[in-house]
Amino acid sequence: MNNLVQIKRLQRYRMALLRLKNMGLKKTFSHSLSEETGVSPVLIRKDFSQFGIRGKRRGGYDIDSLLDELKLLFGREKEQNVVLVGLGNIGAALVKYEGYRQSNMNMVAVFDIDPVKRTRRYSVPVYSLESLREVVNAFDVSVAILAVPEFSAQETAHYLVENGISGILNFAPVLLKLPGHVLVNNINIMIELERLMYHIGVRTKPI
Amino acid sequence: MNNLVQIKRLQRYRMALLRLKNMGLKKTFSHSLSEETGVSPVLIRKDFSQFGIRGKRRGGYDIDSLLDELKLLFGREKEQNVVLVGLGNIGAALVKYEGYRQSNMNMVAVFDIDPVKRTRRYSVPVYSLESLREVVNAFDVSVAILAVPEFSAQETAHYLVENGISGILNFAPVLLKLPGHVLVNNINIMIELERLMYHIGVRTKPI
DNA sequence: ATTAATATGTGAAATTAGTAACAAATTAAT
DNA sequence: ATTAATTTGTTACTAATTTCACATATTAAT
Repeated sequence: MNNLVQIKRLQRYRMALLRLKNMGLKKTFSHSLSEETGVSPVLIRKDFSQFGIRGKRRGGYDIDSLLDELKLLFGREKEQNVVLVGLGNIGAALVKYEGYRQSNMNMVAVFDIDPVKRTRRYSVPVYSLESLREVVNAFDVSVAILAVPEFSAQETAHYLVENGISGILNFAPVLLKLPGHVLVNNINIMIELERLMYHIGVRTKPI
Repeated sequence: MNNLVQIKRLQRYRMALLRLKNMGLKKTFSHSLSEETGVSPVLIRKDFSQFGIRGKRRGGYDIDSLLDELKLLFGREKEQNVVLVGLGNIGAALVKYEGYRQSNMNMVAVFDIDPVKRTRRYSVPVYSLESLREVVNAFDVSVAILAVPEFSAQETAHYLVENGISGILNFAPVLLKLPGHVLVNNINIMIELERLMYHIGVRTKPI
């Protein structure tokens, strides 16, 4: 029952709860969470219920215990190391991003084939892809962010997997063909923008 | 029946078809498209069928005509102008991105409240948010990319809408509360990374 | 020409996801 | 203490999505 959509929602609850906690709140209700997440109150209760998370019949849910329960689901206790591959526009943005710690993650290295880009200095070292295996072994990395151009995405992904990566967050607009044990999560910014345009366009289409 | 998930799939078909066309292919089959997109062949045929796109009972689908049909669905003929708000890490990546044209879009301006950032020079001008309305009117902009920090996202989004924006591609990890006519599409990179971690973790969890 | 092979197209069945309705518990009010 | 109000938790129902099964068209082979 570890459903995909359900996991997505639980993530959203978790984010919303962190916000609410930040605002100083101690408890919340399915309908307040609904406001924060856009998910219907019943579905929220059902999700919680199915994951064994229980509230009080009139007191709602205690934010801290909710977050604890969700941490059990999502939080590996050990900090997880990730690597970034590709120092293009997106790659450069992601290496400068500072919020990994907040999600209990740590970016340990960046890789790029371009020697010029490797001279750049960030808070994490930049290597040639030849050093990948070494880094993967040294830091026990299993997840990589792939931010290389479309034309080299498949090949690079394959190389990552050969060197011990088993999860890829892929920014290239291609379906990566990889062994079945590898998990891929795709982010395609242009496609999201296009769809937004489409829906706007449809709505405002001349009669 | 202009369903959301269906539109998402049609977009994926379109991308795959563009790739196949680029590779010099003239026709394709539901099962080949399935390989490229990860969608089952039946579902592909059904999607096409429901949108009035028809193939030949043994000859498969003609890539060019398929793309034409999809263009009718997705392609506004007029190039669509977009603006970008926020010149942080992601914003800087998006302003440097060169592929908008390819999707028949055009980034006409960037906005940031930080005067220092406004001194940077890109291929598009950087303005203070005060100029937003002017730009929106001059370039007939209805869609904005919102790449500001979480704490100012809601407020900024509201301001965008007040000044004529009706579609937002939101990178901030909050559910924007906006009037019903406004369309929002969210991209949350950390949440995608976390989910990848979660699924990897679940799979490799000690027994 | 006939037969075999291959792909599409589609109604029915199965699966999955989400909503509605309401009982049970808890708190607040009188 | 009793009653009323509120909120969770769950079962039954409804809706949406996907797959299955197979008829139908088209091409290729003999």
